[in-house]
Amino acid sequence: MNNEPSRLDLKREKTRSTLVLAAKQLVFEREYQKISIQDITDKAQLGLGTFYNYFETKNDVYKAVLEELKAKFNQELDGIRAPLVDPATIISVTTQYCLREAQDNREWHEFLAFSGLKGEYILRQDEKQCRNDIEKGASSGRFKVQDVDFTTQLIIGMLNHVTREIAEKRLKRSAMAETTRHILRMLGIPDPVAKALTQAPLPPMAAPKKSSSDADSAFIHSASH
Amino acid sequence: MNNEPSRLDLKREKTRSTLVLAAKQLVFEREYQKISIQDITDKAQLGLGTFYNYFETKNDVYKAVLEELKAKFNQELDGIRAPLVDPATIISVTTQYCLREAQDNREWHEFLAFSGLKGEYILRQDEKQCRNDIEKGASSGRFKVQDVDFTTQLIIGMLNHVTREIAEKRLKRSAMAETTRHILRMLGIPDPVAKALTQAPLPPMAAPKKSSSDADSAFIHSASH
Amino acid sequence: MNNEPSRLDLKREKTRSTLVLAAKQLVFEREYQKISIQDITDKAQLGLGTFYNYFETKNDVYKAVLEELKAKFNQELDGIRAPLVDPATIISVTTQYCLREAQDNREWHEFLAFSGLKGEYILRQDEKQCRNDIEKGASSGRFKVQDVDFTTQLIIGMLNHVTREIAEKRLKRSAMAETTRHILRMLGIPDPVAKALTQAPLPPMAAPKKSSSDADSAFIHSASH
Amino acid sequence: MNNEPSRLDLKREKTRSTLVLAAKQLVFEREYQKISIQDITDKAQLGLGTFYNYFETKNDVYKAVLEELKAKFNQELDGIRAPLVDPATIISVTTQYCLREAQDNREWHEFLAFSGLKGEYILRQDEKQCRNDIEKGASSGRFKVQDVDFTTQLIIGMLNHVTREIAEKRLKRSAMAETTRHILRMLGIPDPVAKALTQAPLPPMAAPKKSSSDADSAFIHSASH
DNA sequence: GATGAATGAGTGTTCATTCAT
DNA sequence: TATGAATGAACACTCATTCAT
Repeated sequence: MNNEPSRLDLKREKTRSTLVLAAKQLVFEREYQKISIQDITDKAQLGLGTFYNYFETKNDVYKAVLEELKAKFNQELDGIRAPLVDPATIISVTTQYCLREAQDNREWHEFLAFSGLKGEYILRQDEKQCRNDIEKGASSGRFKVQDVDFTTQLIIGMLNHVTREIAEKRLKRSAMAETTRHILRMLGIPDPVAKALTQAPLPPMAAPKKSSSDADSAFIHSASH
Repeated sequence: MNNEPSRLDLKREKTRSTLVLAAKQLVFEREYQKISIQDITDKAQLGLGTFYNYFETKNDVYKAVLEELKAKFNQELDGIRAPLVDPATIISVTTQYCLREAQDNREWHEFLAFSGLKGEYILRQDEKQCRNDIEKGASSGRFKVQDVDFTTQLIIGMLNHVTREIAEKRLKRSAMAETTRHILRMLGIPDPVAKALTQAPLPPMAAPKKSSSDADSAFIHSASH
Repeated sequence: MNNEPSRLDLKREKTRSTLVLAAKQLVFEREYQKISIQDITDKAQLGLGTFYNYFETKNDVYKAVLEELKAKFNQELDGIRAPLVDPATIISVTTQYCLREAQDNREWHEFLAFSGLKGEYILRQDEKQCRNDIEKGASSGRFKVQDVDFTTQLIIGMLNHVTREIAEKRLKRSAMAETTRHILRMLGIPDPVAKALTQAPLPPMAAPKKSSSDADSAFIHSASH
Repeated sequence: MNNEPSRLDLKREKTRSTLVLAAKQLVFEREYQKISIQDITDKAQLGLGTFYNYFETKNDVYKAVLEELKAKFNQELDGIRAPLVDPATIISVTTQYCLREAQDNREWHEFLAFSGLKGEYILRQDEKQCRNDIEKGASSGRFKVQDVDFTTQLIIGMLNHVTREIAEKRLKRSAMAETTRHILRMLGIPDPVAKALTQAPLPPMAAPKKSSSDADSAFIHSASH
């Protein structure tokens, strides 16, 4: 069995992403104006029929765009996590960042509303990454965890639920910090530490691509497209 | 000359708002799933044709819903402004609140994306209210303004522009505070005071209707619909 | 029994003709663009509902317009017949004029096509007038006719049929003269006379309102709107 | 570079003309009764949607029908011109024929009224043919023309205008002959000749397809479809 | 695999007609 | 009688999806 992608697979993948890209661009260029599959294939310079060699239905391409937005979100998250070392800090920052973005990421929510897929998707941390974070803390002794997998499941369920509840305004936004604090305690972090970690400032939302100087006085994005 | 609304006018107004309400409810209930005019008139218990006695096109009813969301926003703004007395504080709080909501109000942005009207609407303070705010500060001597109308126009233009630029990520979010500070200085407030006012904490976003106790520990909305 | 039209009847008649006039004007002004009943009542400065106090259906107003066109045609016919004295000439001129107009009157045919009433209406001489023409010729001894009514029926049937056949191009246009010649013979006119009468030149088609001088050199309508 | 129509092009063309034919037949069969696109595709034995692969709007198919009527008219014109040799006669006959048909062609005018396209279309000679006619007369020395193209433009403009003015009854029908006479003089034909040519009898209107014997006595179309 | 012609369910919109006031 | 709000059948048009080439 050969798992390397063949030349053909590569071509397939390229055509597919051409279509996804075209779809994404159209949606944002046209500011959420109605978009037809013809529009997408035109933009991708492909025949109309080709679309259906790659997607079963129109929604599928939107789902793929959502995957891209999720990937972008994960990249940003990685950027934020990169300098962090302490497992508890990692958990705290990640959790709060995810909870906040799940509520506030405009691109994500607008795209969901536009595509009509609202309700089926939540912006969340990659499950494996979450497990790894806990694992690391556990093995380094920082966390007191018996069954990493089980704890991971508990946390993930909790996060999903809280995310939804806040979105529905059945929980206040302050629940984001509180949830983080509870998770840290669940992992065996003493409450005072948990509270302190939770209150530390978060990195800015929807981080710009590469703003080297985000100093107080400089409120113009250095970006120059 | 009789300006009282006749019985017929009243009936018309009632039918119209029935339709707007039906539209709004459907959009939010169905979480942005596609909605037909038939859906709306069914929900409103009216004949399909009736819709077109009140709206020229489907988008028009969405525009009406946007007006309602704007009204709701203005009510919340009024609630925030109610306790304030100092004209400079009023300007500062109002400006920052509007700028922030224009970026972050999820209901608004999602609805815009869903309706395909994105780009045509900005969430902003009522123009007359803005003028009054400046007037009051001017007559009380707190502001140094020569021509109230002209100053109002300058500020409004500035706010519209900044709102758009932040949305397009050509300005950072910190521009919101900076803009406020500049406005205050424009109105003759000394910079140190302007800076201080600008940095005062803002009331929470998308304030819940009537949560009597928003204390730190209570992160569950008391609301129970 | 009082047959005078009451004031009310007069009013009714006036409103009705306002509607017919509005309809006719709209059709010709807008060059056969689609016209709604609302358009008509707007033009007539009446409420929409009022229309249905005077006409059962939309087609009815078009039928009324056709009646007006027919009336106009009859006026023109009368103008042509006025100077004629000889019963045979009257029959000849009238028949040929009617046959020709029935084929060529553009306003009539275009309106029919527009209204969708084509096929139900033929532009023809008033039946009573036709009978009178024959009567007169008969009593003056110019015609040899036994039963005026019966002869009238025969002729009318013939004319209707010929009109339709020419329209369908199953008969040539020359059938118009031939038909006239046959009718004259039927009325007892000797063929040479019939032929001569038939060949006399006809007055111009769709006579302009008031062209005093239709001389050869003057091909511009004196009308100056 | 392959300019041959591909098999697909051929198929497209066939489907398209099926639709045009269906539309034309329906209009004339039903005597200008309202016709829906569904009616057309049903008659063409095609799916409703197919219509819109060939026409952007319903009016477009009517425009195509008008093109067919125009083609038919041009064929008839060619039939009339075929036996003619003298350039001046050709111009005279063509001009008068076109002017007359533009006023009197019932099929054309009724179809225009029905389709609501009235005012946008005039029945006229092909521009290139007109230019050729002038060219031929010029090179044979019969016409005195300096710049063929320019003269062509002048004449075409004149004809368009006169056509419209006669239709609006601002010019009398006699203007048709007069216009022809002026055109001939413009081309350098001496007036007496021009006048004579202009007065020569015209071939019959809306010529039947192939009536070999159009003799006086035969007023029944030999045609038997 | 790539293509685009064919398709018809779905939807926005029009408008003749009804009817309560 | 005059009115115009209410209505739904009808229709133009869109577009996701299928399928033969």
